[in-house]
This record gives sequence, C-alpha cells and structure tokens, in this order.
Amino acid sequence: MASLPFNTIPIKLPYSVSTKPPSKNHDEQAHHSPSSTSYFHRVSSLCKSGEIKEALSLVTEMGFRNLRIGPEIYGEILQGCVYERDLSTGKQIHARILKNGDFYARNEYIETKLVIFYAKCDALEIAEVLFSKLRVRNVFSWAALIGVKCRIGLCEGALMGFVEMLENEIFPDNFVVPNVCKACGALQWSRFGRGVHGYVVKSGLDDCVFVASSLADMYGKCGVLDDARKVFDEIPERNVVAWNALMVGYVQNGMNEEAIRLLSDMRKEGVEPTRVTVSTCLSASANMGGVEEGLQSHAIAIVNGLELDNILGTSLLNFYCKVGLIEYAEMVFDRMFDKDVVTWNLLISGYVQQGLVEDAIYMCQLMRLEKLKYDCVTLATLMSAAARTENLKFGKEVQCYGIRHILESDIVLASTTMDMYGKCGSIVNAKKVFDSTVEKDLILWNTLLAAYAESGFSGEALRLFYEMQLESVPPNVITWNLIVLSLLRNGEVNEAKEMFLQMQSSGISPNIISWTTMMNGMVQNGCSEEAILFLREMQESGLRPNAFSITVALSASANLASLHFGRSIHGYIIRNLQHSCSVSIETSLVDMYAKCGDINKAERVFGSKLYSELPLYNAMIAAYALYGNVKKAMALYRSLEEMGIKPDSITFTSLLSACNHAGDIDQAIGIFTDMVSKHGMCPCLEHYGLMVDLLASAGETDKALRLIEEMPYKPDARMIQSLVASCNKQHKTELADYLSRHLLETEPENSGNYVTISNANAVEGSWDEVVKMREMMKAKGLKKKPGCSWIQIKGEEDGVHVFVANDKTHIRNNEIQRILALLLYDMRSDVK
DNA sequence: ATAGGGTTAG
Repeated sequence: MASLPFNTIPIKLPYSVSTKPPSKNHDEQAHHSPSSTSYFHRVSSLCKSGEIKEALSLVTEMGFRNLRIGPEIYGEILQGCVYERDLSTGKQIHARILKNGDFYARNEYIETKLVIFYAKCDALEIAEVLFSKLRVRNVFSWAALIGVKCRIGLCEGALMGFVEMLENEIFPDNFVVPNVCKACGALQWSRFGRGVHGYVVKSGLDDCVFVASSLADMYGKCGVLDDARKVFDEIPERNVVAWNALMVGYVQNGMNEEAIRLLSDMRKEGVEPTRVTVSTCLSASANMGGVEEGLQSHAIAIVNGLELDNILGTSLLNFYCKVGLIEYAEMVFDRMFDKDVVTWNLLISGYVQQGLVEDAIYMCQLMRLEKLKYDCVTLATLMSAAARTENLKFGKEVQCYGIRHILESDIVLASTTMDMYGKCGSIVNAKKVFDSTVEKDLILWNTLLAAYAESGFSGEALRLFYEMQLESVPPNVITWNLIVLSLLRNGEVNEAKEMFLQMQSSGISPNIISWTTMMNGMVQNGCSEEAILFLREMQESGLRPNAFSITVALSASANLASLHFGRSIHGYIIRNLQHSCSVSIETSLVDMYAKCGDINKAERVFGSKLYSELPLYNAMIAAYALYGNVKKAMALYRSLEEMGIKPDSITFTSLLSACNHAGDIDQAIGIFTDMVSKHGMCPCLEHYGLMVDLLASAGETDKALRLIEEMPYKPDARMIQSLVASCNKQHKTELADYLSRHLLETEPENSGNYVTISNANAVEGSWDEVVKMREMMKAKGLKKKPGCSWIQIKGEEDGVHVFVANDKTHIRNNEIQRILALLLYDMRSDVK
C-alpha cells in the first residue's frame, strides 16, 4: 500500500473567521475603516516583540475609537501571551473575550487559541475544561492538550489522547507525534511506541526529521537500541538532534563507548556538535571513567566556541568530579556565571568523594552566602560525608536540618541517613528512620539490610528479607548479596552457600559482587580453598574477575600459603589486568608472596611498583615483619619519612610486630616513642597489645603489667591472654589462673575470651584446658565469631597431640600466626 | 525532538 505524505492527510479546516460580526455594537463605517487593519499590524508586531501590555492598550484604544476588534486581533494577543508564557495577561484577554459575547467566545479560532494558550502555560485544568466545551476539536487543540500532558508528566493521558484522536479520525501530524513518542519513551512503553512507529510509516510522517528523531529517542529511552539505530540510519537528512538523540540513548543504556564512537562518526560526517552533544559525551566519559574522552569533549566545546551555559558547565563539573580531577572542576566552577543549586551540589559532592569534607562544608557556607538554599541533594551529599567519616554528631545535625526544612521525607535522603547510622554503628536509629519513611522503595529496604548484614545480624536480615516480600517488594541481586553477606559475616558458611543457590533458583543470576562476596566470606571464614573454587566457578559462568575479586583471590592464596595459586593469579593479572593494575593489587601481591614464603619475589614486586602509596609500603613493612626483619622494615619506614609520606597506625602496627617477631624490645620502645613524639599520634590498643606481648614473652611480666595500667584503654582479652601465657612460662600459674578467671567473669558472653584462653592453653600444651573451654562455650551456646580462630584438638596419634587451626588456613589471623610460629618452633612434629 | 546533581552490595 502506498504511503500518504503527511500533508495530504485530510484535515478538517480548523477554524473560520469569516462569520459576520453582530453589527449593533459597531459602527458600519469603522468596520471598513483602513485604520482597523493598521491597528492589527501594530498589535501583531508588538505581540511578536513581547510587548503584550502595549498591544493590549492599543486594543483598548480601538474600543474607544469604536473600531472593530476582530477575533484575529484577540488571537494575535493570545499568541503573544503564549510566546511570553504570560498566564495573567492571557486571562485578562480571555475575560474581555467573554465580555464581548458569544460571537467571540464561541468562535472556533478563538476557542482553539485559548486551549493552546492555557495548555502552553501548563494550566492543564483550564485547558481541559475549554477543550471539553469545544464543538470542533481540530488537530491544533488536540496537539496542545497532548503537549501539555506530556510536559507535566501525564504520559498515559497524552497517549490516550493520541488514541482518541485516531478514533475520531483527527490525524496526528508531525507536531503531535514527537510528543506521543516522548510519552512512550518516558513510560518505556516500547510496544505502544512500535504502534506509533507503524502509524508514522503508514501516514508518511517518517520523512520528517523531528518525527524520526523522536522515534529514535523513544526507542533509546525504551532500551531498544537496535531499533533506535535502525530508525536513525534511515533518516535521509540527519541533523545534529538526531545524532544527539541516539547518543543519549546509548548513554542511558550504559553503552558509553558506543556514544563516544558516535561523536567521532558525526564529526566525520561534518555535523557540528552542540552543547547537548558535548554534555552527553561528558556523561558517557564520567560513567566509564574515561578521562581522555572527557578531556576531548571539553576541548571540542572550546574549539567550537560553545557557550559555557549552566547545563554544559554542570556536565563538565560532573565529569571532572567523577574522575577525581577536582582542580579542573574548581576551574569550571569559577568560570560559570549562572550557578544554581545543582552546580553547587556537584562541587560539594566532588569534595566529599575526594574525602575533602572540610572543603565541602566551606562550600556549603559560601552557598548560603549566595542566598541559595540547601535542597535534599545537598543534604544527602553532606550526609554521605558524615557516613564516610563515621561522624555521628555531624550526621545528626544534617538530619535535624532536613527535619526543620521538611526535606526528611525525601527517600534518597532517608536512605543516606540510614546508611550513615549504619556506618556509625547505630542500627536502632537506622531502623527508626526506616519505620518513619512512608513510601519505602527497594533501595530503602536494601539500605537497612546492608546495616544488618555489615554487623552480621543475619537473623534480623532474614526477617527483613521475608517481610519485604510480604510487602510485595521483590528482592534484587543486591538484596540477595546482602543476605549472603549477613550470613557470612556471622560465620554461617553453609547457610550462605544455601542462600547463594536459592538466589539462582529464584531466577536471579549472581553478578561479580555476588561471587566476590562468597569468595571473600570463604576467605574470612577460613575456607580459602573454596574461595578459589568459587573463583573458577565464576569464570566458568562467563564473568571476568575484576581487580577486587583478584585481590580476594590473592588473599586466599596467601592464607593457603599456596605459591602455586598465587603465581597463577599473578599470571592472570599480567595477562588481563595490566592496564587496571591498582595499588590494592600490588599491595595484595606483596602480601601474598610474603605469606607464601617468597620474600624475594615480594621484594621484586615492590621494587617494580607503579605506585608510591602508603598501603603498598605498609604491605612491604608487614612482609618484613613476618620474617622478623626489623632492619629492612625500619629502612622502609625511614624512606617513607624522606618522601614526606606520613606513616599511619598500620605502619606502626607492622613495625612493632616486626620487633615482636625479632624479640627486639629496644627497637620497639624506640618506635613507640617515635610515634608519640615525632608524629603526634596516639597509640591504639593494638599497639599497646604488641608492646605487652613483647614484654610478656620476654618474661618482663611486671613491665607489661605497668604498661597496661598506664595506657588509656581497658585491656582486651588478647592482652590479658599474653600475660597469661607469660605467667605460664614463668610458672606463675596462680596469676595466670587469676587473670583467666577475671576475663571470664567480666565478659562471660564474649566467645572471643574462650577462644583466646583456649589458644593460649594450646600453646602451653594444656589440652585439658582447651577441651574445658570448648565445653564451656557449648554449654553457653556461644559460637565462634568469624575471623577469630582457634586451635582444635583432632585427637591423639601415637601419643602425640594432633591439632589444627580449625581449618588450617588461618595463617592470616595474627593470633594463629603467633601460635603457629611458636608451635613450629617447639612442636614441629605435632603439626599435621 | 536532544542535555546536568544526591541513595543500597564485595
């Protein structure tokens, strides 16, 4: 069937202005007077230049002169009001029209114009009332009504209008169709959109660039990129908007590379990029972390002389903030002249992401000086700063500001507030926020789940998991991952594996985070072999390990002390992750080689490092610590000082533990004083613990006791246990017993106490005590916490105790490392 | 007809 070109569609004549006016109000002479026409022209030109008030006074003048004021004059002024979006003036004209009687008020041209006017001013209700009173609904009034519904988001209404038009044989033209497409896109109704596409082809509208671009845009918004591309490819004369629409489609569907490719394609075809093009490419670059691509886009904006308007500016800001080039973001910010809340929020969020919370707060103060108010985005950003820094007080202040300004009902702010409470360890408050939020979405549920999962409250997590399903909120991958995480954090390995399978049978396939959650959980629960198996399984399922999963796999290898696995993963990194090699990977490699016994290789990896960052140095220092090489550890510490890198608490932990392994008390005291006097740092409990350990194992029980008394912390179980061990060695059994009993009396529900006492007794060979501790725990219904390992007795063979760390793989655990070190020295033949 | 900001999982 031949398609009709759209301009041949039978369209009813929209209006007639030929009706004779009632003559009683008007002078016959005036009716034919030429000055009436000249007034019309003057009114018309005033309206076009936006001087509606002046035009209106001319009309009043005409009334005084008894000149005929025809419908076309009112139409002209109404059109002027449409240009200016001047609702109140338009209403005055509407009033005049009504006053002049039905000849004007019921004129089809005027009636249509009024509908268009109210529609363009977004006054939907009035437009609808007038529309319903129309005797003749032409394509113009329909277009106006559909347009306004589309603009204010009543997409279903707009589409129903489209259907009704067709039913009444008013054929949608090339002005209506783009709006209809937009509504389909917003609703993601691709099937409806396909129907519209069919209509477009049948009526021959598809030659119109506006129609075709909006079709491409519609398919893009619906995620049907193949069809978007097809429509795009068939546009005979593609303009820049068509290119932009397709590009936006790619970006919104995560196909950032394709969007960038489109930029070069369009430039090859000689199409000049616009601000929209550049903004879109900047989004793509920001999403994929493409620094080069974003810089290129910025360069294009400059070369093409594109004006740095608000939106282009914010796109640039967004890009520079996302890729961490905060100085560039600051430059763009300074050059922008029309900054709004979005602009400020972006820079503030950029500072927060860089950890520059002080700068973020300073920016907020400046923002207030510019008379701009914080909105829920500002608050959510500040709240995430509070969450990152675990600053409960600040978080509460932000929350209160939100309550005072009635912004707390915002669901994103609520999520962030819950996240903050979760990160600050105040789950009760997180739950309170959750309960007080009326409209709960999936993310809100997930945020609360995350708080529970983080702390290993698997029971609460599961309860929530079932509750949300009762409330008809279907879980997504993240939900499942959190459930699995909560189980793993609580040491429920088998339950976690079971849930992992259930997730798959519920039709949700694990993503890379699901797999790494499993792997990481296995490692932390001492099942590193299984972690490696999960890695293999993940690869078989077609997912490529990323930097993080590789880090986990390396720590699994380290725990297994398996140079074999470790090397093969190193090989994988060299083959596949050469370009995304990160500090964390280099750090894990050093750690792995050290723990697998190849300190030389660890040194070589460290020597060929790409980064000079503290964590990497800490890893190497820890490696030397493991081998008791105080000299080399100290040398690295000094080179940190030379480079002006401030050592952190972890550095000192490693240095002290190096001294511990070497039994070097003097050096340890030197380091301890260095930390306080030279770096102004406050030693933490772990540092004191290492010192106590060192003193205790050197038999200096009294000095150790004195240190415990002097330190500003309550001694923990580990520390007292060091003393117990030291007492045992010196046969101060009474003191040892006293300390052990004291420990169990003060914290009888702390399963860690039983484990540490048990372990210390294992070292001393007091196997009866080990058994006793296990039984006491069982009687109390206490379970070992993950990450807390103990030596179990497997039995006795040929009169020799056979024992294992509960899974042989807890070498990473400091406690077990220490015990194994002692055992290897004293009772090597006992190790199985 | 096309373009910008804040939230959840390893």
